[in-house]
Amino acid sequence: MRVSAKADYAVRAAAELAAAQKEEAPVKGERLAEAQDIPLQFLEHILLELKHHGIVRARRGAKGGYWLARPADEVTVAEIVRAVEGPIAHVQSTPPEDIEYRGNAAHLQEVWIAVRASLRSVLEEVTLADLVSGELPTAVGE
Amino acid sequence: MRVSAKADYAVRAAAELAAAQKEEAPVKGERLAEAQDIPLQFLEHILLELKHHGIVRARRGAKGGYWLARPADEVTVAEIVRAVEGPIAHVQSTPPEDIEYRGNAAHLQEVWIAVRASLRSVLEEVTLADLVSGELPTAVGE
DNA sequence: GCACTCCTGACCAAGAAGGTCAGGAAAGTC
DNA sequence: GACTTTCCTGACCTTCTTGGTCAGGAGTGC
Repeated sequence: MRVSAKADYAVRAAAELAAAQKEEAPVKGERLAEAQDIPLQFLEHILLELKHHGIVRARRGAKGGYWLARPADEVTVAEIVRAVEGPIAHVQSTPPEDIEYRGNAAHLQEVWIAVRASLRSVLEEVTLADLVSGELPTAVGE
Repeated sequence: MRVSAKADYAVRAAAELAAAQKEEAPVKGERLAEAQDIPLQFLEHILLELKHHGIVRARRGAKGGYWLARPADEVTVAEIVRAVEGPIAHVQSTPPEDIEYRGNAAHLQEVWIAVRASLRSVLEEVTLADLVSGELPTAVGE
């Protein structure tokens, strides 16, 4: 029920990439690390995971760096969290709909499913573009 | 962003206690463990934590056992999760309002706070009485 | 050929997760 | 008072996760 450093770092780095999207040039890992105060080598691993999940692209060498694979308003925070932390709101590492509850706890399944739905209602709605502009969806405001 | 076995077990055991609240006698740990298929010795540790948080009471000896410290409709799932897992939706082990975000991630704080709020909107609303009866609050339904 | 930057895997220390084990301390029973 | 029952507590254990670091390899551009 907590947000890991990795997920936090990933979203922060992605926000920087979103903001840099208008410039045509890729952003170096080192610049991302400095902008968000993240250990560089750790960040590189995170960016690699984001790349494997098709969220980020990269090029090596001089003039190399990272950039978003899609427009910032098409990438949600949920995607990024899932890329580095795995599925959201699993119970004992299995999805809540696969668990069989007995006795007086029978309805607990519905509660965990509701938990997941409520998390999604925030994370799936906020895009990187929203995050950078600060104009979060109204549903998130309350 | 996941629910631990401990939290799941704790809520399930508490649901059994809620259902047994009409009987005046305490419920033995062994009966709880069997009803919910939880390893007994592990469950005892969990029940002890719930006791320390004032959610459960216990008596030793023959005729001993556990019972809820308060009526089932005054105990929320959030309380139980917090008792065994600690604060809900912390980021890197600190509350989201204490983190300072820089640069283009400045508004990320609001997102994490919204995440916590949405979790609470489910967990704080569902009581053990709701859970046992299966009549979850309407806000949880969607 | 060289510098630059990403890519990858190995490693590592500390802590959490998910338990088990052994014994002690209250409460009730005979 | 002895005995049983049940909770109480701390120590321990194995495996996995977290949050990194280190060293080197592989593209890319000049």
